[in-house]
Amino acid sequence: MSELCPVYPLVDARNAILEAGLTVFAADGFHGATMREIAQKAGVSQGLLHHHFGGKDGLWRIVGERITADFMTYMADAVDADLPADEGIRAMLRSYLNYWKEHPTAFRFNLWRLLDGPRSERVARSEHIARHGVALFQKAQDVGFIRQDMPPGLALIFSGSVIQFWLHSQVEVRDALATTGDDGLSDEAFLEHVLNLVRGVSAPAT
Amino acid sequence: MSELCPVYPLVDARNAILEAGLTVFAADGFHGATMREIAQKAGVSQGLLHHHFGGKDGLWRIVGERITADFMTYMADAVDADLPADEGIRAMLRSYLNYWKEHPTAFRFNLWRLLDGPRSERVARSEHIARHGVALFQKAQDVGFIRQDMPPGLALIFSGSVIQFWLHSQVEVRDALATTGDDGLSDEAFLEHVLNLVRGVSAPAT
DNA sequence: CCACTGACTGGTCGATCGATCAATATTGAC
DNA sequence: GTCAATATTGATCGATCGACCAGTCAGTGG
Repeated sequence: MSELCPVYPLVDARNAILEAGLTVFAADGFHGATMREIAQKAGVSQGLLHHHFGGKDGLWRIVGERITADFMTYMADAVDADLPADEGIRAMLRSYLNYWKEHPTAFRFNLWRLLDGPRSERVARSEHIARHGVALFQKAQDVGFIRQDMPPGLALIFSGSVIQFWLHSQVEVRDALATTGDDGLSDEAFLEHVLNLVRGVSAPAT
Repeated sequence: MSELCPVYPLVDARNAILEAGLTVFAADGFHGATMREIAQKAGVSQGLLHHHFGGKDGLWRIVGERITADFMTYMADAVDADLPADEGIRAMLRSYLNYWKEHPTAFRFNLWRLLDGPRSERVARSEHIARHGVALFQKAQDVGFIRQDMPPGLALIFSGSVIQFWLHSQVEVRDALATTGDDGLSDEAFLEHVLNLVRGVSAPAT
């Protein structure tokens, strides 16, 4: 039997299904994906998907909950609350960028979740992230690290949105930069620009 | 016959199909939409869709080209090239925000286009917009209206991405703002924040 | 008047979808 | 070792999808 069931010792078929589900869902979206392809990629029969997850909707939901939880854990571990505010913000934005950079499938799945999905489930990532993130920006504002002329929540949103755009539209970014002869930007250089943006330094020239 | 064909004098069935296609595609995406629903919403038979557009792929493509062209025309008309750089940028960002605000269906279709679609067609909106937009930001930078510490193309991308996020995630924005007691933001107030962002004023407090 | 073209309809085809279920294999408790 | 519970399969169901096509009708030029 060793060559028939070598990789997944029995109950790990569940994990194989979840991973295959993430892959296929991320590639084709909810309506574009098929249970047959997921089953084939996971190396199991199609019926097993229904046995474990109840159906396509359930599988989609569990896959989503899984990547959200993983992201939460990663961010909680990555950001040290005892850091000074400026270093804290830098660490948070860098972790945010790095995580999605290292998990492009999960990133794409989340893009799908914005539009597709069985019943547009309100993704609850706002709660945790918003609370801690805004608090961090608030502290940084208090100590004068970021600009004073906007609510800290707005500064957080601004940072997150440009990083998200950076992740899914590097082509357009490169196009826009190329028209003035500027070449590509490293992730680190980009992050510095984002930080400068919310810090508000660099007064206009004379 | 007047009550059988009152609205669309013959060839205008084509327009009815395109409008219904935009509506259904925007709501359900390419794979989620069905030719039957589009045909029903347009008030024509399903066969006519194939007759005019060759198939689902063709209809999706034409719908996309249509809204892109409309957006291009709108932006070209809205931005006066003779305006001083600061007013020009303000007018461009305001037009950008207003257009998508007034065309939520087209906006959602474009979100779908990021992910879905028959074969991920490279959307060519970069070309025109990037060229004129970057030039405008370059000019504004030369006269000292926007910050000097980043390429003008990057400033343009930053502005566009936060406006896009503002358009499709007002819920998350409100959540982030609410955690510090800040209430809702008007579009105008939001635009001012974006302008301040790329202007780089408001040095940190002591 | 006829011939021709294009718009348009209704019905239908094969393919494929998600779901289901009886049958079988495997596990774990005793 | 026994046996109930669970994991898994393979086959199949009805529904629905996009595509297709024969046929009708209106308009048009000769």
